[in-house]
Amino acid sequence: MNFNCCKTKKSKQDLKRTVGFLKVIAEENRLKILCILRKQEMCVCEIWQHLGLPQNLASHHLKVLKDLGLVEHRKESTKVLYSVNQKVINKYSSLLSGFIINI
Amino acid sequence: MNFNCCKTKKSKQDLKRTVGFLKVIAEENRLKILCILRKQEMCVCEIWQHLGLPQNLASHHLKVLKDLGLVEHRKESTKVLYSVNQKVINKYSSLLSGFIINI
DNA sequence: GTATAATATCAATATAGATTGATATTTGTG
DNA sequence: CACAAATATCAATCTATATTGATATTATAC
Repeated sequence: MNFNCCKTKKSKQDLKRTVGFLKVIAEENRLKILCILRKQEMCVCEIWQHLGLPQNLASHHLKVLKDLGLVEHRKESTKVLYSVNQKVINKYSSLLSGFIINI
Repeated sequence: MNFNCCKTKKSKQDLKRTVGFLKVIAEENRLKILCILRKQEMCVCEIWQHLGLPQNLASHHLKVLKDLGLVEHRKESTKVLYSVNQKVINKYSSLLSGFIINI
Protein backbone atom coordinates (compact mmCIF):
# COMPACT_ATOMS: atom_id res chain seq x y z
CA MET A 1 0.00 0.00 0.00
CA ASN A 2 1.29 3.39 -0.92
CA PHE A 3 0.16 6.25 1.31
CA ASN A 4 1.62 8.84 -0.92
CA CYS A 5 0.05 11.71 0.98
CA CYS A 6 2.23 11.44 4.04
CA LYS A 7 5.25 9.35 3.18
CA THR A 8 7.43 10.98 0.53
CA LYS A 9 9.28 14.18 1.23
CA LYS A 10 7.46 15.95 -1.60
CA SER A 11 4.02 14.87 -0.45
CA LYS A 12 4.76 15.88 3.14
CA GLN A 13 5.80 19.30 1.90
CA ASP A 14 2.73 19.60 -0.30
CA LEU A 15 0.54 18.70 2.64
CA LYS A 16 2.11 21.34 4.84
CA ARG A 17 1.76 23.98 2.14
CA THR A 18 -1.84 22.99 1.59
CA VAL A 19 -2.61 23.21 5.30
CA GLY A 20 -0.92 26.62 5.38
CA PHE A 21 -3.19 27.79 2.58
CA LEU A 22 -6.26 26.35 4.26
CA LYS A 23 -5.49 28.00 7.59
CA VAL A 24 -5.27 31.35 5.84
CA ILE A 25 -8.57 31.07 4.00
CA ALA A 26 -10.43 29.26 6.82
CA GLU A 27 -11.43 32.56 8.38
CA GLU A 28 -14.67 34.29 7.57
CA ASN A 29 -13.32 37.80 7.16
CA ARG A 30 -10.42 36.70 5.00
CA LEU A 31 -12.61 34.59 2.74
CA LYS A 32 -14.95 37.57 2.40
CA ILE A 33 -12.02 39.79 1.50
CA LEU A 34 -10.89 37.37 -1.20
CA CYS A 35 -14.43 37.23 -2.45
CA ILE A 36 -14.99 40.96 -2.77
CA LEU A 37 -11.54 41.55 -4.23
CA ARG A 38 -12.38 39.14 -7.04
CA LYS A 39 -14.84 41.70 -8.35
CA GLN A 40 -12.51 44.65 -8.20
CA GLU A 41 -9.41 46.21 -6.78
CA MET A 42 -10.14 47.99 -3.47
CA CYS A 43 -8.44 50.22 -0.96
CA VAL A 44 -8.28 49.26 2.70
CA CYS A 45 -10.85 51.82 3.81
CA GLU A 46 -13.37 50.45 1.33
CA ILE A 47 -12.68 46.95 2.55
CA TRP A 48 -13.10 47.61 6.26
CA GLN A 49 -16.14 49.77 5.71
CA HIS A 50 -17.67 47.20 3.46
CA LEU A 51 -17.09 44.37 5.92
CA GLY A 52 -17.83 46.39 9.03
CA LEU A 53 -14.42 45.67 10.52
CA PRO A 54 -12.17 47.98 12.51
CA GLN A 55 -9.45 49.37 10.25
CA ASN A 56 -6.55 47.67 11.95
CA LEU A 57 -8.24 44.30 11.88
CA ALA A 58 -8.85 44.54 8.15
CA SER A 59 -5.24 45.59 7.75
CA HIS A 60 -4.12 42.58 9.74
CA HIS A 61 -6.13 40.11 7.68
CA LEU A 62 -4.87 41.70 4.48
CA LYS A 63 -1.34 41.15 5.71
CA VAL A 64 -2.02 37.48 6.36
CA LEU A 65 -3.42 37.12 2.84
CA LYS A 66 -0.52 39.07 1.36
CA ASP A 67 2.12 37.07 3.23
CA LEU A 68 0.96 33.96 1.39
CA GLY A 69 0.72 35.82 -1.89
CA LEU A 70 -3.03 35.44 -2.24
CA VAL A 71 -3.45 39.19 -2.66
CA GLU A 72 -1.15 41.93 -3.92
CA HIS A 73 -1.25 45.70 -3.51
CA ARG A 74 -0.19 48.94 -5.12
CA LYS A 75 -0.05 52.41 -3.65
CA GLU A 76 -1.97 55.35 -5.00
CA SER A 77 -1.20 58.47 -3.01
CA THR A 78 -2.27 57.73 0.57
CA LYS A 79 -4.37 54.74 -0.42
CA VAL A 80 -3.26 51.16 -0.82
CA LEU A 81 -5.20 49.24 -3.40
CA TYR A 82 -5.49 45.48 -2.95
CA SER A 83 -6.36 42.85 -5.53
CA VAL A 84 -6.33 39.07 -5.64
CA ASN A 85 -3.49 37.16 -7.22
CA GLN A 86 -5.58 34.57 -8.96
CA LYS A 87 -2.56 32.64 -10.19
CA VAL A 88 -1.39 31.93 -6.68
CA ILE A 89 -4.88 31.05 -5.56
CA ASN A 90 -5.25 28.63 -8.46
CA LYS A 91 -1.92 27.05 -7.63
CA TYR A 92 -2.92 26.36 -4.03
CA SER A 93 -6.35 25.35 -5.11
CA SER A 94 -5.07 22.62 -7.39
CA LEU A 95 -2.65 21.53 -4.68
CA LEU A 96 -5.64 21.12 -2.40
CA SER A 97 -7.60 19.21 -5.02
CA GLY A 98 -4.82 16.64 -5.06
CA PHE A 99 -5.63 15.83 -1.46
CA ILE A 100 -9.39 15.80 -1.41
CA ILE A 101 -10.67 15.15 -4.92
CA ASN A 102 -10.62 11.66 -6.32
CA ILE A 103 -9.08 11.16 -9.72
CA MET B 1 -21.73 46.74 -7.71
CA ASN B 2 -22.90 43.39 -6.55
CA PHE B 3 -20.89 41.82 -3.74
CA ASN B 4 -22.76 38.61 -3.93
CA CYS B 5 -20.42 36.82 -1.56
CA CYS B 6 -21.50 38.63 1.56
CA LYS B 7 -24.82 40.36 0.90
CA THR B 8 -27.58 37.90 0.13
CA LYS B 9 -28.85 35.49 2.77
CA LYS B 10 -27.91 32.51 0.64
CA SER B 11 -24.38 33.72 -0.03
CA LYS B 12 -23.82 34.49 3.65
CA GLN B 13 -24.93 30.99 4.49
CA ASP B 14 -22.71 29.48 1.80
CA LEU B 15 -19.77 31.45 3.13
CA LYS B 16 -20.31 30.20 6.64
CA ARG B 17 -20.64 26.62 5.49
CA THR B 18 -17.51 26.97 3.41
CA VAL B 19 -15.55 28.38 6.34
CA GLY B 20 -16.85 25.53 8.48
CA PHE B 21 -15.53 23.04 5.95
CA LEU B 22 -12.20 24.83 5.69
CA LYS B 23 -11.70 24.94 9.45
CA VAL B 24 -12.22 21.19 9.60
CA ILE B 25 -9.73 20.34 6.85
CA ALA B 26 -7.21 23.07 7.77
CA GLU B 27 -5.48 20.77 10.22
CA GLU B 28 -2.57 18.59 9.28
CA ASN B 29 -3.70 15.38 10.98
CA ARG B 30 -7.22 15.63 9.63
CA LEU B 31 -6.07 16.30 6.09
CA LYS B 32 -3.75 13.30 6.40
CA ILE B 33 -6.63 11.17 7.61
CA LEU B 34 -8.77 12.20 4.65
CA CYS B 35 -5.85 11.45 2.39
CA ILE B 36 -5.14 7.95 3.63
CA LEU B 37 -8.82 7.05 3.83
CA ARG B 38 -9.15 7.84 0.13
CA LYS B 39 -7.09 4.76 -0.60
CA GLN B 40 -8.99 2.40 1.63
CA GLU B 41 -11.33 1.95 4.52
CA MET B 42 -9.44 1.79 7.83
CA CYS B 43 -10.06 1.10 11.48
CA VAL B 44 -9.07 3.62 14.14
CA CYS B 45 -6.11 1.62 15.38
CA GLU B 46 -4.64 1.49 11.89
CA ILE B 47 -5.14 5.22 11.53
CA TRP B 48 -3.49 6.26 14.76
CA GLN B 49 -0.64 3.82 14.30
CA HIS B 50 -0.14 4.96 10.76
CA LEU B 51 -0.07 8.64 11.69
CA GLY B 52 1.80 8.18 14.98
CA LEU B 53 -0.97 9.81 16.98
CA PRO B 54 -2.27 8.87 20.41
CA GLN B 55 -5.46 6.84 20.08
CA ASN B 56 -7.75 9.40 21.66
CA LEU B 57 -6.43 12.20 19.49
CA ALA B 58 -7.08 10.24 16.32
CA SER B 59 -10.53 9.45 17.65
CA HIS B 60 -11.14 13.13 18.30
CA HIS B 61 -10.12 14.20 14.79
CA LEU B 62 -12.24 11.45 13.28
CA LYS B 63 -15.20 12.79 15.20
CA VAL B 64 -14.63 16.28 13.85
CA LEU B 65 -14.50 14.89 10.31
CA LYS B 66 -17.55 12.74 10.92
CA ASP B 67 -19.58 15.59 12.42
CA LEU B 68 -19.33 17.41 9.11
CA GLY B 69 -20.05 14.24 7.16
CA LEU B 70 -16.65 14.11 5.47
CA VAL B 71 -16.12 10.56 6.69
CA GLU B 72 -18.49 7.77 7.63
CA HIS B 73 -17.99 4.62 9.66
CA ARG B 74 -19.30 1.11 10.13
CA LYS B 75 -18.70 -1.27 12.99
CA GLU B 76 -17.13 -4.67 12.61
CA SER B 77 -17.01 -6.44 15.96
CA THR B 78 -14.85 -4.26 18.22
CA LYS B 79 -13.41 -2.27 15.35
CA VAL B 80 -14.83 0.81 13.72
CA LEU B 81 -13.98 1.17 10.07
CA TYR B 82 -13.84 4.67 8.65
CA SER B 83 -14.05 5.76 5.04
CA VAL B 84 -14.39 9.06 3.23
CA ASN B 85 -17.75 10.28 1.97
CA GLN B 86 -16.53 11.62 -1.31
CA LYS B 87 -19.94 13.01 -2.25
CA VAL B 88 -19.94 15.34 0.75
CA ILE B 89 -16.35 16.33 0.13
CA ASN B 90 -17.14 17.13 -3.49
CA LYS B 91 -20.14 19.20 -2.44
CA TYR B 92 -18.07 21.34 -0.09
CA SER B 93 -15.26 21.47 -2.57
CA SER B 94 -17.43 22.97 -5.26
CA LEU B 95 -18.92 25.36 -2.72
CA LEU B 96 -15.38 26.52 -1.99
CA SER B 97 -14.56 26.86 -5.67
CA GLY B 98 -17.39 29.35 -5.97
CA PHE B 99 -15.53 31.64 -3.59
CA ILE B 100 -11.97 31.37 -4.80
CA ILE B 101 -11.98 30.26 -8.41
CA ASN B 102 -12.78 32.72 -11.15
CA ILE B 103 -15.41 31.73 -13.65
C1' DG C 1 5.98 73.05 8.88
C1' DT C 2 1.30 71.66 10.68
C1' DA C 3 -2.73 69.11 10.05
C1' DT C 4 -5.25 65.42 8.11
C1' DA C 5 -6.32 60.99 5.84
C1' DA C 6 -5.07 56.29 5.06
C1' DT C 7 -2.61 52.47 6.48
C1' DA C 8 0.43 49.58 9.30
C1' DT C 9 2.34 47.90 13.54
C1' DC C 10 2.62 46.46 18.27
C1' DA C 11 1.43 44.83 22.82
C1' DA C 12 -2.30 43.02 25.46
C1' DT C 13 -6.28 40.31 25.79
C1' DA C 14 -9.70 37.09 24.45
C1' DT C 15 -11.04 32.98 22.27
C1' DA C 16 -10.90 28.79 19.65
C1' DG C 17 -9.02 24.66 19.10
C1' DA C 18 -5.26 20.94 19.62
C1' DT C 19 -3.30 17.84 22.79
C1' DT C 20 -2.94 15.01 26.95
C1' DG C 21 -4.26 11.88 30.72
C1' DA C 22 -7.70 9.43 32.79
C1' DT C 23 -11.79 6.96 32.36
C1' DA C 24 -16.07 5.07 30.24
C1' DT C 25 -18.22 2.17 26.77
C1' DT C 26 -18.75 -1.55 23.68
C1' DT C 27 -17.87 -6.07 21.88
C1' DG C 28 -15.89 -10.42 21.88
C1' DT C 29 -13.50 -14.39 24.44
C1' DG C 30 -12.45 -17.60 28.10
C1' DC D 1 -19.13 -13.32 34.79
C1' DA D 2 -14.17 -11.63 34.45
C1' DC D 3 -10.95 -9.98 31.18
C1' DA D 4 -9.05 -7.88 27.13
C1' DA D 5 -9.17 -5.15 22.83
C1' DA D 6 -10.88 -1.23 20.39
C1' DT D 7 -12.96 3.05 20.60
C1' DA D 8 -15.09 7.16 22.59
C1' DT D 9 -15.58 10.78 25.96
C1' DC D 10 -14.38 14.21 29.32
C1' DA D 11 -11.84 17.63 31.88
C1' DA D 12 -7.56 20.07 32.01
C1' DT D 13 -3.91 22.27 29.76
C1' DC D 14 -1.43 24.20 26.19
C1' DT D 15 -1.00 26.76 21.90
C1' DA D 16 -2.35 29.37 18.02
C1' DT D 17 -4.72 33.03 16.47
C1' DA D 18 -8.46 36.64 16.31
C1' DT D 19 -9.50 40.96 18.25
C1' DT D 20 -8.81 45.38 20.53
C1' DG D 21 -6.66 49.83 21.77
C1' DA D 22 -2.98 52.70 21.21
C1' DT D 23 0.48 54.43 18.40
C1' DA D 24 3.61 54.85 14.34
C1' DT D 25 4.19 55.73 9.46
C1' DT D 26 3.37 57.70 4.97
C1' DA D 27 1.57 60.86 1.72
C1' DT D 28 -1.04 64.87 0.74
C1' DA D 29 -2.99 69.57 1.37
C1' DC D 30 -2.97 73.98 3.56
